[in-house]
Amino acid sequence: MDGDWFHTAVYHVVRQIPPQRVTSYGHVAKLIGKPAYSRHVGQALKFLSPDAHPPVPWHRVVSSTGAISSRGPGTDGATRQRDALVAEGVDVVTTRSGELKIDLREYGWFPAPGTVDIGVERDEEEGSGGERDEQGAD
DNA sequence: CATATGACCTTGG
DNA sequence: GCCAAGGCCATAT
Repeated sequence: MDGDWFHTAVYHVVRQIPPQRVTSYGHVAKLIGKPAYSRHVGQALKFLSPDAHPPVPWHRVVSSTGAISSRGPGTDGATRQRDALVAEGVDVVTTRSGELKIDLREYGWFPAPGTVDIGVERDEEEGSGGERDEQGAD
């Protein structure tokens, strides 16, 4: 099943997200070579449990705008994510719309595809190596 | 088989 | 900055 490696790739990438940094579903999808699978990245994260070993910092994944999806009122998912991010030292702000948002300008982690290990064999193998930090975009 | 939905993204007004 | 529309792929009904 291809879906299997998809989950593996998502977990592997999410685990590589450094502390005090956040990325977006779409970027994770891009990193694994499936830019159109942004929605499925969320599905994969929903699939795993808080007791997963090794643990996956799913809370470091937000939407491209840096906002945390509501996932419906009354759900503690968003609140839990905010709490986890704040515990990491990330500054989460609340917009007038009542949405939790993060300053991607500071905490955004968006490395170029191919510069991170997705933990699976891709059709095209890169020369491996070539790690460079992303742009500061200051 | 057709429709609706989802931890979404991008573009345009 | 926010709201609306179109696109994307898989799963559920």
